[in-house]
Amino acid sequence: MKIGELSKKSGCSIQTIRFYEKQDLFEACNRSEGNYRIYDASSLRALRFIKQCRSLDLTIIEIKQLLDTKNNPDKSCSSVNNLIHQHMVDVTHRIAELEELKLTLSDMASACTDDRKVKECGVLQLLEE
Amino acid sequence: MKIGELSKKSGCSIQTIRFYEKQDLFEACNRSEGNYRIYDASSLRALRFIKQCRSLDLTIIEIKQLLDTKNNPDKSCSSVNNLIHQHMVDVTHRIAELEELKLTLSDMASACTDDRKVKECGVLQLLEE
DNA sequence: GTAAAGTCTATACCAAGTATAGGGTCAACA
DNA sequence: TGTTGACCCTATACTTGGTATAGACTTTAC
Repeated sequence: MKIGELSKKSGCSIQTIRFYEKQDLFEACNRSEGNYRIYDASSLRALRFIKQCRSLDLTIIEIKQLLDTKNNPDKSCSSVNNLIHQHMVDVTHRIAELEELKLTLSDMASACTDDRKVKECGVLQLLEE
Repeated sequence: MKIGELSKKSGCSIQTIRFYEKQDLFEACNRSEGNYRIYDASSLRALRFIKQCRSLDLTIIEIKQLLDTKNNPDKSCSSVNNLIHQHMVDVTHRIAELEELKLTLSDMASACTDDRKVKECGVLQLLEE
């Protein structure tokens, strides 16, 4: 199949697929006579794996490490488990930060609920502090 | 004061101050004979305002809009209130996304708690799906 | 006088794509 | 046969909010 079909089947845009290839995340495939990229079912599987990882917010570098690990089936998988664990810690931390931000924004919002003039705006006054 | 002192007092790096100036977020200031930037107390206030806004994750464009609004003290402040409100909605939404991601990561982590071989790794198996 | 610290501009880099320009390929249709 | 339209190609620039560097100039301290 050509890149347009792979794009539709995978849900990745055409540019993204080419981008992954350039980043050495996605193996360069065969080309047709007219220099079109030609993919098969294994390309689709590989791309779905990448997409799954990206949906977990793994970086491209981390995905490369995962792919590298996958190529050593007899090694220990602890690096994989550590990666996921560390991501959970990071996400938890980020959620806490955002919860705090939400509180601040909420306080801010309640400083000026009605429609005033700019010079009397409670929000702007808080921002000046 | 020169940029180094402003940097220390504001907590913004020297590069960041120059970056804000280039983005027209922070007014270009007077220069000394040797072409050094010379700031005063009002520069510090302005910079702190920007920093406060950035700590709320407002974008540079949004901060520009706020600054523009501040220059019209007799206009309505509703755009300010809307901005803060919309940010709260966005942050709430982002938190929900991250909570879901955390759940997924948690499920994933529990698929392989012990130290196995790569080919038996529960995490990698889940990622293949 | 000189060395160190501070400042200047311009430029490149980061992540993970997205968008565009300018061109080539391929199939169908008149 | 010519041409239209859909699809594909590469290369490059752009996004965000800074950070980092090179190479040069200014100021300060001794």
